[in-house]
Amino acid sequence: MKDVADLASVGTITVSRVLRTPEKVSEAKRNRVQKAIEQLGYVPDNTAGALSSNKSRVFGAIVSTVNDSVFAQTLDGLSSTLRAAGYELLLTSTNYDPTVEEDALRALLARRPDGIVLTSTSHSSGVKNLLKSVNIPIVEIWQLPAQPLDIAVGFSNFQAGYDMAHHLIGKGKKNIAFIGGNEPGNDRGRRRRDGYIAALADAKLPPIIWPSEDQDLPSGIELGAAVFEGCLKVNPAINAVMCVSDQVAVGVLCEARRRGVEVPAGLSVSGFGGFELAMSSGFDLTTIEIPGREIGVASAKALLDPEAARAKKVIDVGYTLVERGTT
Amino acid sequence: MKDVADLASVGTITVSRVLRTPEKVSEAKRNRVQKAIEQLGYVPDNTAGALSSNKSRVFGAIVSTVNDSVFAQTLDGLSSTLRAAGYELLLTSTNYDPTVEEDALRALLARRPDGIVLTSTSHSSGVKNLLKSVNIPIVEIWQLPAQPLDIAVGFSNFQAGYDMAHHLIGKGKKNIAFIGGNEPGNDRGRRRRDGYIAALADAKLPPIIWPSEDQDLPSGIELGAAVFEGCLKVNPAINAVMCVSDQVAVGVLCEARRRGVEVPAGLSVSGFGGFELAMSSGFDLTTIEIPGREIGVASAKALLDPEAARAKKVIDVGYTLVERGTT
DNA sequence: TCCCTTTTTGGTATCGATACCACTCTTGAT
DNA sequence: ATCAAGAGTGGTATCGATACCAAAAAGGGA
Repeated sequence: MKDVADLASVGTITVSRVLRTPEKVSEAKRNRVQKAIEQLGYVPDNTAGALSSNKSRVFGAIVSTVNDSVFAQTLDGLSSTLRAAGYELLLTSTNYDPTVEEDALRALLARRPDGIVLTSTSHSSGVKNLLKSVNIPIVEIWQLPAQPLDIAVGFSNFQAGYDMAHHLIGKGKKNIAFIGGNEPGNDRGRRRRDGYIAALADAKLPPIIWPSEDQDLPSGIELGAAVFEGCLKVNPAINAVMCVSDQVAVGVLCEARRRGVEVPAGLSVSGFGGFELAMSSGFDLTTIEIPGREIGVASAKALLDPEAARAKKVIDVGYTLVERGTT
Repeated sequence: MKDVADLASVGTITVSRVLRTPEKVSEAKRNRVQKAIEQLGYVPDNTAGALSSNKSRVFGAIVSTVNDSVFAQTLDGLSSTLRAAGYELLLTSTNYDPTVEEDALRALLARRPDGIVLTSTSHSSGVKNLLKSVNIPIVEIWQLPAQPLDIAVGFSNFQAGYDMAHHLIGKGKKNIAFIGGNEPGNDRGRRRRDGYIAALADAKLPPIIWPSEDQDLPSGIELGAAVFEGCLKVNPAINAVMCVSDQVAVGVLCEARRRGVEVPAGLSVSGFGGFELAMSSGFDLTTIEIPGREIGVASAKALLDPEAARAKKVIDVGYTLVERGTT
């Protein structure tokens, strides 16, 4: 930076201003400085700037997984919006292992981020203490917690589960099973299930949950395929399955086709997530679409302007029940 | 750090050593320092450390998209491996827009990363110059370039395309079409297509490419579904389609089922990528599986030990042609 | 013209860690 | 007992930017 300043015959501080607040520098000097920057191929050192100004221009994110299409959209929205504003994203994934969270957070805080995005789950007390001790915006995403730590952006899994169950009930189905949602460390599926249970209770229908907590079965598509042997065999009266995710639902649909089960006449199927496949013509799956990218964009905005976001505290981006041919 | 040093009655430098090179500090002092750290809830400031030591303990990644399941696995492998070694990952995605790359790189370099991961494509001269001027390991991933900038980790899309075409030819198919692969900014699909063309040329068969460059059609699953109207109608003799991705292949399969086309007797279908769906029992798709996570892990190792990686220059992780029921 | 306000500019201290060097204290060999 | 080698420890300068303050230049009204 000194070299640039010398070449442009200005003070170092003027160079700094050209980069951060160009409107405060006269046009003549600004041009001279910019030419010098280009000529020398100068790339400013943000680590020094961060130390000096106490602003790192970096945000941290701790997510369960990047390996999920709707989740990836959130990251994409987050990262694009932040980058447009001159910030970067420091990404860590926990792979649904809650014990990793505190370590990851500690490592993140060492980089002095200007804010943090977390997938909201129950956090350990160590995590909560760490978050309380720093004075930066914290955004919890996806599940809207009852007691947000700071700011929350997401939607209600419970309500979504309730709505979908209500939809199936409205179609005249009386024997509706809920498939999946008991993976450890992922309580979002569990909330959808709770919504389902509540809706069935309101309609005075008995809930059927499969598989039970202690059954060890594959997840995703394979779980859906296993429904016919595992769930429908025990309970042949079932005429609707509400799946915890689109992947599971697709598994059910594939197997239904193979077995010649008519959908939705013989069996209604619903999914959750807005997985690309579910939207395609081939499956025509009724599902709940989550605005994944919007969650990312809204979180980024909350990080960039925490005061405005804190006024709302909880930003509900909602979801859309998309009715298609499988129900 | 001063507070911790005072509480433990040691110099600040000893605190630093407890964190970075604990084996160089006597056990008594180390314990005292650690207790003080805990008591004060001290979280070291890495930005200061980075400035002073010229090591940021951060790696940068510029990828085309995070929104792809195999890609996400790579990021996951990368991030987990790096975090285990005490490093973090600064992530930027370009959304396949090459003009974004230089800006993103400049922003990344301002954070003084200890290394950079790029998806390998043709880079602009600005990008090349920037990369040349810094003296850190550069890892290009996925496509293995003819002229690696520094280190490359990936596999040959050309060879994979060649192998799959060869496999279809071996099944006795004579009219094999290649579907997709002409999205702008993504030349990986194009290389697979080139491999296909080479294999057909070797077998003295005419290549059929659909859609052509100037046709504007949806990508992914929808493209697969459109094959029957667009490609097979024009060219009814086609008895095998080699798809640029598993998504496209799944689209073809869904539509084939609906139309009652027999697979593979009437039409062979192959995919590419190892997308979760393709591996499930429902589709039974012949595909090329890419060890996505392994690419990430290998890249991380290359970043952490660039000397060893530079000895090899190019690390080919290979791929696996998985033959299933659709061919 | 002069004085006052506003804009533009530069000098210096500072952020919080680590590098480098110098020093003390062991330990073991002669 | 003496010395050398090595381990353990601390003081101070330093990394490269920005904050803060002061000073200079430019404009504007009387």
